[in-house]
Formats: sequence, structure tokens, C-alpha cells
Amino acid sequence: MTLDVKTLCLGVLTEGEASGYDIKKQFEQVFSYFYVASFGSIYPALTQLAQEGLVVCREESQPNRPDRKVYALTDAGRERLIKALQSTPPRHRIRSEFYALLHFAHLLPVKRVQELLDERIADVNRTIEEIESMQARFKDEDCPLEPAQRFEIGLALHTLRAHRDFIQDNARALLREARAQAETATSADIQYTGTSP
Amino acid sequence: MTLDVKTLCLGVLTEGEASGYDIKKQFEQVFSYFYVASFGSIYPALTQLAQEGLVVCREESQPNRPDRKVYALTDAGRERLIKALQSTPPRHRIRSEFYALLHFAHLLPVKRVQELLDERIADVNRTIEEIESMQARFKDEDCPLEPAQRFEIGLALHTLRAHRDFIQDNARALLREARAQAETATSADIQYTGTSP
DNA sequence: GACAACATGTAATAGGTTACATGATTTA
DNA sequence: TAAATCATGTAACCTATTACATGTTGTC
Repeated sequence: MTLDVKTLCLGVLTEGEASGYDIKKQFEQVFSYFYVASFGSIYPALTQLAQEGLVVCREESQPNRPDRKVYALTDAGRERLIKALQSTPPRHRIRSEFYALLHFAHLLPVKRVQELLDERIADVNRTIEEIESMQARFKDEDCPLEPAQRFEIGLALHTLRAHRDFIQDNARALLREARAQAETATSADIQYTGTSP
Repeated sequence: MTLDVKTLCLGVLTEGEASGYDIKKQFEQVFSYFYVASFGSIYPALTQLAQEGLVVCREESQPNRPDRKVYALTDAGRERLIKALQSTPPRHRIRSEFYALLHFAHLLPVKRVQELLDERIADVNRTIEEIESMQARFKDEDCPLEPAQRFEIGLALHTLRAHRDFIQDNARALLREARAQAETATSADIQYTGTSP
């Protein structure tokens, strides 16, 4: 079994009522570094959960704002969530264009490789900042994080920083080697430089 | 654009001819920690690539073995690959049941949390060993890895070890806190212990 | 006047996975 | 004799993304 959007929605709803829009924000702010979901999967998920009686829906009209559908967890929903959490194996999959591109970097101009490394560092830094700002938000609101959530955030930050630091510490040497190899290579037959006539 | 199975197949074929079966092995042995693909996606990918003229196929019969279809990269295929590598943004997505489960660990018995951490450590160690054995294989065969490939492997190992070490260094404290919280909680209303009558 | 935030939803499409069908040979 | 390795392929299914449709209010 795999933890799908439906189950994660139940999870978000353990923290209180929410609309599909709210849940999307929660996904972005809290789960984004290990789970991505779009409206196109969240709205249908909520509809299904309501049909199964795992959530209840109440329509709310607001002044100067579109109506919203506010969902709340039912007892059945809570049970279902806990069963799912009990039986889901703790998988962790990576789908990385970055690693794949590195693997074939010898087919690319050195400039492009440098770009890849720079973009990756920027990306990781953005993720780190997002997680840190979430951390700060929870501190302010004094809605305390669970111990396992602090652990989770600590682990994510530690892992991301190690990843970034390795790139920063070894990028120079890699680019130097790559440049040396590019010069040695018999002109244009190995690398695509984009400069052949 | 996203780096799909078709493009990765072209990539594998830059290292020489291969059958679908060979390519699957390459995916498992070399890409497995950042890209997973099954036969159900590889075989159709090769058929399509052949139709597009990006690879050529030659049927080979072997004694005491089933026939195999050996694919080779064409010039068009090589060009297409390089264009894809040039234009693909270096994304890196994680889909982690492990992190998700940690996020809702307060809904689970401490024993289950311990299990999750243990399984994760075992998983990471398995991945590390796989990568190290691949590294060793390349050393033996004296088919030297490209600089960027050594970088890639170094980065993966460094990141995985940091991830594992954080878990190992902090698991005890987490479990202690979780146990303390479980005792404080007013009996069965927060946690599912599986022991209520 | 354009864009972002608020708010929900659907249809087409993408990009896989899983399970099944088939079958010989080698190894434990 | 059971299982693993070699070898290819398809059909059903799943899950989620992208793009679109619709409309208000507040901000630059």
C-alpha cells in the first residue's frame, strides 16, 4: 500500500477543519519537500472521502469571498487514517533529473554542468529556507510541534545541508577535471559544444 | 520537460548496445537510487524509440537462451539525447512515506515509530551498500567512471550517510520523548494502542 | 490595468505500475 | 522440485498533472 493524497488529506484534517484550498496550502507549506499534490488531485480526493463517509462537508458562504466547502474528519475517517498509518511501509523514493544529468554530464558542455550545480544549490537553499520559515511560524504561533515532527524537520534540514555542502565543497574540483577532459578530448566528437559550424 | 524512461534508455545505450533486459539491469544497478523503471515501461519505450529511428534493433539468437533484441543508438538518437540533457531542468523530487509517517507519528504507538526508524536505517544501509558495490565493480573492471559520475556517487553516499547518522544519533531521544508523552496522555483517546477491549 | 489571492471543479493526458502470458535453462 | 536467471511483451489499471473554465476582491 502507498500513502496517497486521500490519506494525506485525512492527516491534515486531524489538525482541524479545512477546505480543499487550505489543504493545498498545508501541502505546500508542510509537506512540499516530501510530497507534492495539486488541486487536480486534492478536490477529487475530498469528494471521494465524503462519499465514503470518512469526512463530512459543510458549505460556508463568506462576505466578499467565494463560498468554500469546509471538511471535517469523522470517526470512521480517523480510524481509516490510523489503519493506513499502521500498515504503510516507510518507503522513500527519489526521482531526480539532477542525478541523471550528472550521470551523463560528460556529454554536456562544462558550462551546462556548472549551471546544473548552481541551480541545485539554489534549489536546496530555497527548500531549507522554506522549512526554516515553517519552523519559525510554529514557534511564533506557540502551537507546539510534536516530538516526531521536530525530529522530521531536523532530519530534513540535516540531510539537505549535507547534500548542499558536498556540492559546494566539490564543485570546483569537478569542473576543473571536466575542463581538463574537454581539452584532451579530440575536438568535437565527444562533447556537444554547440559551436560546430 | 521531464527526463522519462525513453531518454534514460538512450542514455544507457551511449555505453554500448543492449537489450531491454540489459537496460533494466542497468537501471537497477546504476540508477536505482534516483530512478526506478520496470519492464512494463522499458519495452514499450524501446519499441517507440525504434519507430522514431533513434535506435536500431537487431535480433540475436543464442544457444540455450531465449532470443534477444539488441538495440543500438543512432546518430539521431544521440542528438536527441543531448538535446534532452541540454533542456531538462535539474529537478529532484522526493515522495516519502517515511517522512509522512513521521509527521503523524503522534497518532501511532511508540513501537511502530521505532519500527519505522529501524526499517529506514536498514533501507538506507542497503542502498549505501548497493552503491558501494557498484563503485567497486567499476574499479575492478577498470572501465573508469567519468568525473561527474564519481561526483554523483560521492554526493549520494555523503547524503545517505548524513541522513542515516542523524536518525541513529537522535532516535533514542525521540523515542524517550514519545514514550513520556504517551504516558501523560489521558489513556486511549489520543493514541491508538491496539489494546482497547 | 494587470496580477495575485481566494475558491472549486473537470477533462484530457501523461507516465507510469502490476499482473499476466510464455518458456527454456541453470542452480540450490 | 522449487526458485532464480534469461528474455519479451501486453492489457488493465492507477495516480496524479496540466490546462482550462469561472468569478470576486484587493494590491501594485
